[in-house]
Amino acid sequence: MPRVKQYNEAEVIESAMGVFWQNGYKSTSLRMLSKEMGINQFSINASFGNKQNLFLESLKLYRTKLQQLLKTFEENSNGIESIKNFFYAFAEFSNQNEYKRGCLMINTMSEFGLEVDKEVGALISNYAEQLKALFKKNLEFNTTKDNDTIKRQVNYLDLAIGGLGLATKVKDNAVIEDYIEITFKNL
Amino acid sequence: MPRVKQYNEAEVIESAMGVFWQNGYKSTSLRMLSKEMGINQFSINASFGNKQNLFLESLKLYRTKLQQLLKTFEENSNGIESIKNFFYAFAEFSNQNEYKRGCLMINTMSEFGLEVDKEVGALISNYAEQLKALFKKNLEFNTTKDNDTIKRQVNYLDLAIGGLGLATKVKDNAVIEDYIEITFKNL
DNA sequence: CTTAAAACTAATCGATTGATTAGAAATAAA
DNA sequence: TTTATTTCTAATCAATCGATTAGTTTTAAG
Repeated sequence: MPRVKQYNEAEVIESAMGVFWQNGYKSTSLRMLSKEMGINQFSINASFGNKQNLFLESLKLYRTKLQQLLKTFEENSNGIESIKNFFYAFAEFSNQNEYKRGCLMINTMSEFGLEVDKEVGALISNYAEQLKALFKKNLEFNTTKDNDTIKRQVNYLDLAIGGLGLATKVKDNAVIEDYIEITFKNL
Repeated sequence: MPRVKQYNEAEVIESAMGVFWQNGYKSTSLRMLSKEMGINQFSINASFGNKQNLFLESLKLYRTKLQQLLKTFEENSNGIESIKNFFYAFAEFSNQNEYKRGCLMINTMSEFGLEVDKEVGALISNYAEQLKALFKKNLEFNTTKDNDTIKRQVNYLDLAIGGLGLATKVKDNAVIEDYIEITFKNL
């Protein structure tokens, strides 16, 4: 009986993600979203509830995209060099289409700090843990390292990827390459 | 003839800096500032013009505080270990009073990216250049390094201090220590 | 066709934003 | 004490925010 939707939710959420990625949460208004998504505010509400939930859905979509990088990382886990390859892939992803938008997850961490929304924080933490597990797995290829060294190097890489995410927003590619190369000289 | 000001501009700008440091630029309203500074919006306008200029003045004050760390760094420039000491001092400064506020300059870089206000961006860039010069000076204590290596390591440290600033907002001290220690393992 | 249900458009809600105004209060020179 | 000047309080401005509403259009089942 009902009228059918004239838009595809998977498509409009893609647009929403792009706007949040570019501008952050607070600087993105529903009117900006409405314009970029091509649907009005009522339809945003009908499909996604409110701005906070639309942001959460955008983050979920962003994560599925990053998940492809993690899949490649996981399938090609042969030690330090594999981690470095992931760093380069991550930097390239954060710079796609010549935009300087950084990483949506790291941008969000920076925007909200420890006062992040519970669900958003859980999504980011979950991703971070997954990533750290892969760091650990690849570091352990060197069997001469004790557990404490592994743990510390995982922490090092965890912060390094955060710094890289920030850097992709404001630094040029040559500097970022220097950063990645030297980061892995220390391991 | 005139009535005298009932507040000290140097004192209220200190409060303003704290609010911006805690919340960022966009999330800080003039009403929050008015409350914390203990003066009303009219007086803010009378003393500092507008919100943007108040932020710029807050950043200037923040920089004078950081300048003390740089002074110690400059006076104690004996090589890699001096850079490491600065990293620890910077982390401690960003964590002062148990707050997790990060670094106001790095927070601002993250909030605005490349679309930062001209004067704000100039202030931050100027500080970054000063810092990089000190990195360079200390790296050059090792006379076996060629110029290209120095340049790359300066870039590395430039991004590393950015990552550290972000980390002080969201990570605990133990992880930050691991990060700093490994950062200087191979320079 | 008729009709019920959902999606649409466009307007608007109260709240908050940065900024400003009008008028009262305070101060020091004359 | 008078007066010119500045600061102060409190209210309010237009703009924008996220969210919602009323009313119209579209659709497919009956």
